Amino acid sequence: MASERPTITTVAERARVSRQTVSNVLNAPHRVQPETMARVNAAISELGYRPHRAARQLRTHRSNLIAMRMAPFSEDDAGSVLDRFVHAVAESGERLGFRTLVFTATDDDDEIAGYTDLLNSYELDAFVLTGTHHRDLRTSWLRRQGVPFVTFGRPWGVRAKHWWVDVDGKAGTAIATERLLAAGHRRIGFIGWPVGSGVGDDRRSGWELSLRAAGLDPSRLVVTGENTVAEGYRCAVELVTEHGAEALVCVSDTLALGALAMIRDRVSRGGAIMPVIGFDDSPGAAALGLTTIAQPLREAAATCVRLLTDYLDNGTENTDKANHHVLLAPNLVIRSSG
Amino acid sequence: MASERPTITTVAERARVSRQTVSNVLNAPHRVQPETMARVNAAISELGYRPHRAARQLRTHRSNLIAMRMAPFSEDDAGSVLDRFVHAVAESGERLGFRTLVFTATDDDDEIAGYTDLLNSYELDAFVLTGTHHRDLRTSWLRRQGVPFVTFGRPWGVRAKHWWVDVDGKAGTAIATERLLAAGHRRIGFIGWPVGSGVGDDRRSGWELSLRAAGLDPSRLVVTGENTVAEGYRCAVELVTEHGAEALVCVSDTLALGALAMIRDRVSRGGAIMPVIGFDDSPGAAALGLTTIAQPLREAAATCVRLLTDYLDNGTENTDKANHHVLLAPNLVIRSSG
DNA sequence: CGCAACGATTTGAACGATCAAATGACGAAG
DNA sequence: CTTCGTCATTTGATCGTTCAAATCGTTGCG
Repeated sequence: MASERPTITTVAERARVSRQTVSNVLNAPHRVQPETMARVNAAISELGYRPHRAARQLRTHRSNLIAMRMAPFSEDDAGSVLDRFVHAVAESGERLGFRTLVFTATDDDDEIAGYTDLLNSYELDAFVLTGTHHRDLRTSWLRRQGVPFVTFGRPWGVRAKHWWVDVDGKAGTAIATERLLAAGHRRIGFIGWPVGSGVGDDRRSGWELSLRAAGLDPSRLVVTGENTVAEGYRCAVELVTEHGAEALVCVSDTLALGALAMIRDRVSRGGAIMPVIGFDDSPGAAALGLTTIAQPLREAAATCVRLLTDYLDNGTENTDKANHHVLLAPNLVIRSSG
Repeated sequence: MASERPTITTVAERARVSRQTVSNVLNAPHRVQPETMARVNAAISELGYRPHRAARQLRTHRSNLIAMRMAPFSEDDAGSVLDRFVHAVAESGERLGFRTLVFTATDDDDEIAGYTDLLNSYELDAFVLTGTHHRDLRTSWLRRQGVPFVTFGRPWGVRAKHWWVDVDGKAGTAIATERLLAAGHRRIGFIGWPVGSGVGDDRRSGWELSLRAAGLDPSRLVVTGENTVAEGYRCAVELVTEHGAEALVCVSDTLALGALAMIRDRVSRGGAIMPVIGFDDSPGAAALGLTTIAQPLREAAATCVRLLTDYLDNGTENTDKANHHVLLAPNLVIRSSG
């Protein structure tokens, strides 16, 4: 029933040319004459020919595959952001002829072991890394091996030696803070993560700078906690009752949801309504009407893929540094909470 | 510095055997003598040899790749369940030597176009499908092409012709309902989706049967709405104020979160506390303390992968039907809401 | 007219593995 | 002692593609 899969030779015979000419039509069109090309293209579509990636890969050592580690199962919302990011990378990759392969790992060492296998066995073209952190073993290993990669997230701590795309957390919290300032609030509190995480510190600085720019003193208006809803509740209590905060900006939606719960409890006991703004636009935020700062994930993914193709086509030479460190602006999603 | 990538021939020379013997060590160990095998294995590990998948694939027509479509971006929590499922499939696949490739599509037709490319160009071994629905074009297309696949989700409507794994939604809502019955509640309401969706109807039936089994009348205790938080709120109002419900089981976490918000508002106005149970164990549920029915995603994924390897190894013949339709039991995650 | 240069196309070899068939060694059976 | 079968191993061919070099036909120019 289903005839044999057409190969480049089948197409060549049908178009009355040689294998190589068909190959040229596909890979070096400028070398073939228009009329020949037309004949070949006709044969290709009549037969429904698609080049066989494995055969091509065997010769060229390019797989047209990029790989990403999927974030481990986690209770918090951050996982969902990364999952959406994987989706976006797959989508952008397809547009440029790449497929996306996902793999799992429990920690950095495990992830590096995964790279080894993927590189040796599958000849992956490139990697997209997420969740960069201080002293990241992965990036230094990949650099040493000369493997093309881009990170979604800046290299925290050391100076940027590799290509990256990130979202400007500082700008995000600044926008949020300014919205609250514009609404007339003065004592705007910040619920953050413990000092020392690159992302957390960055996000906090946006809030802090905005307050200072407005001539306000941020000290005593920041409380930190681990990334759980319960901690968010606790931090909110502390900020509101002890330090008199009258609006809240949070480093994450998880903490913000805790804060929101605290405010709503308080309202139900006759307290004043108080705005709360989160960060990440997680599903939970949408569900509960939390105003939050959304990362432009599709754009981030598209940029990552663009950088990778640049890298693969031109190598690391002859590059214009500025274009390989991309900081994207987040945007505020306004819902009922603020 | 980095020496050439070792090939099967390099290994063969080092172990003083032929290519084919090395190949046999890897693919048909019973054919080689223990001492030869030891020598070959030593050479393999000394050189760090890994077989080249593309070369192998060119000969065998097996890619050791499975593909899954990623669910489109969506605001609701269902997306997050499927993303976690992708993760789990990748994880189980790795254990059996498969890598997982993800792709995107906007609808069934688009997804089928994706299959064509993946099959022709990449020679994918198999597919995992999610989100089965009535009149699913994808499954019939794949069957017609003779492509191995497994669905996560039963074939709704028509009789099961293909292999599937699913979670027993009916059992899930039954457990939830029985828990509420055991706590002494009688008027247990159900917030569902409009009739006609396989999943929704199935989940509803669990609640309904449990009520009947307890000698209670479920009529007038079910209200349906689209899958949004606002609708959940509305349905809860209707069930509680108009039909006197005193506990709620919901078809999804999204609806349950709306119901939970309604109950909490009510409590703050002096109303009675009332249990609410959701479905899916989404991140939002964890964040807000919603008791919910969790799907055993890792187990479901592992089963899908197992079925696929069965299929690939033994074909569709000589099969014992019962084992190829797997219904897994969900479990209740108890949190503060019920 | 002869020869170099060029463009379009074809031919031979190679990528790294597996399959199918051939070879060699060894014992058992006739 | 020959023959045959079996087991372990080797050799030759092949998968579908691209690279590198060869071929063929035109054109340009001294």
